[in-house]
Amino acid sequence: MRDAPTILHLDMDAFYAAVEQAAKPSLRGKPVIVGGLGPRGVVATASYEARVFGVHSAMAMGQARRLCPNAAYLTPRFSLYRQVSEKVMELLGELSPLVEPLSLDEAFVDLEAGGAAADLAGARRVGERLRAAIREATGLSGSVGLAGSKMLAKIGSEQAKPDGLVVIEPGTERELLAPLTVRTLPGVGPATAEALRRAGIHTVAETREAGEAELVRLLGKAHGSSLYAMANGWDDRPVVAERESKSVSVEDTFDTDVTDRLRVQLEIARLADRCVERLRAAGRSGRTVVIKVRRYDFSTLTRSETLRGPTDDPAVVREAAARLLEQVDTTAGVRLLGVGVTGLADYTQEDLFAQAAQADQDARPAAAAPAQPAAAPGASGEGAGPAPGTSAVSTSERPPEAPDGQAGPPIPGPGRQGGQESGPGPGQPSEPGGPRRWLPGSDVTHDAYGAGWVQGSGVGRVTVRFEGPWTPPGRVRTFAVDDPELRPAEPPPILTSARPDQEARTAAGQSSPSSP
DNA sequence: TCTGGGGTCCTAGGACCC
DNA sequence: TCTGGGGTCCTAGGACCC
Repeated sequence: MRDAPTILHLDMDAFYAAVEQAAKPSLRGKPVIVGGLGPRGVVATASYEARVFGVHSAMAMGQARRLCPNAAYLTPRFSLYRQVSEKVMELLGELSPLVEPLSLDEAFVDLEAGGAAADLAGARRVGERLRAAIREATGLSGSVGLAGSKMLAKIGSEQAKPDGLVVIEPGTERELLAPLTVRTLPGVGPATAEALRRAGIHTVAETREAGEAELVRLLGKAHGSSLYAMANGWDDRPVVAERESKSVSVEDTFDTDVTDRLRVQLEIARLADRCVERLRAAGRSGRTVVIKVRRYDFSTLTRSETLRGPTDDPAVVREAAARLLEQVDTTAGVRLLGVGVTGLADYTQEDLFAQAAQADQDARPAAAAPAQPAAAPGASGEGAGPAPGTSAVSTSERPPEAPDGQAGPPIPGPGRQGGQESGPGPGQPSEPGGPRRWLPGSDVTHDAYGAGWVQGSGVGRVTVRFEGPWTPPGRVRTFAVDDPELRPAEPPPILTSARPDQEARTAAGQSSPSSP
């Protein structure tokens, strides 16, 4: 807990929806809902205009449609959000070398490490200048909290929303926290709040009065004592830049439950491949393979297997995942499958030997039955090295078509880079050469009409609105879905640095695309 | 039209080692 | 022979966050 408000928390307002509004002039000032558009989709972000109708993040899309039938429903385009996010993070980097991103739209900044002014007025100036710079560069608004700790800075930005700034003066934390609901405190979700409610604890003040011993009794050691500290405003967590990720995973929810065992096996193999692509793209390898199965009734289970050494071999991960799947009954139907890898290591050539040793070990008849390999020789220490005296030549575990899984370069993601990012859901495999799918929100270009975006499609037709970030709201036209003049396109850049007519913007006194 | 996808951290029991 | 405690690894599940 610092005695000056030198921790800054930035939270971009309704980020995905705001980016879409910046890119699509006709949507500015209107309800916009970004999320999964399939039968089991949920809301990722709702614009403030949509929140008026009661729509919020994590809500089932079907419910959102009932509440707000006239909103624009768009599929997320993460590559675009990432571009904008990188620009915002760059601006944060100008304040301090110590920036901790929490997601694409949120970050902590340690202003002390940046040597910035340490008094209230100085902090406020820094925050307001940042907000102006973000608006100038991206056209978007962000809310800022400034305080002497991460927790209070974050509470500050929440109170500042939308498009505001709150400085919490050190020394005022306890009185500020006292009347707030326990749900305000980090780490208190629905389950914890319910446990506390049953004990008659609703506010932060009541949490504090309950005492540490009682909270530990209710919630366990780590959770109880950290909650007690937070309720008192004690929070010394440092701002940490560059945290290495500890796991990589991919999962898919199917449009309808999958019961066919062969299909389940196929999907697990595809997920394993996708997981390894991501692992390799990150230059990592991993030692524990995890599968996740969510059944028809939403019950969820995981099975995991730890290899003798880290791998980034798709065949090894695929086979481990297939073995794990054998332990799971899926006959009643599966709504979600996932594959992940944990125990990450930075990939090195040496890992080749560990993998070969693993394959060698697994191929032995004696080791064939138990899925559980014996502890590695170095288990108490480094763990990942090759087994002493073990030959590093066998590749017998791998299928013949993949005699050396290391040989290939990382496999590029299939069609997930461009405008059609969400791709067809797993429930509807895209048939190559089949009818093109036009996802609402995705960018297109037409030979005659130029750049636009898909407003909707169905019954053999697709409706496109022709406009871009710097045009006035555009007109709508409808085409046949197989119109040869219509093609998918990259998202147009929305950053002002990429704007073609910078002078025109200044002359017209426009400060941003969202306030033309 | 009930409930996404990508993560982190914690707990608890059993195995195994010293 | 009986009884032991600590530490680490592995597995499974659950809460939470954005």
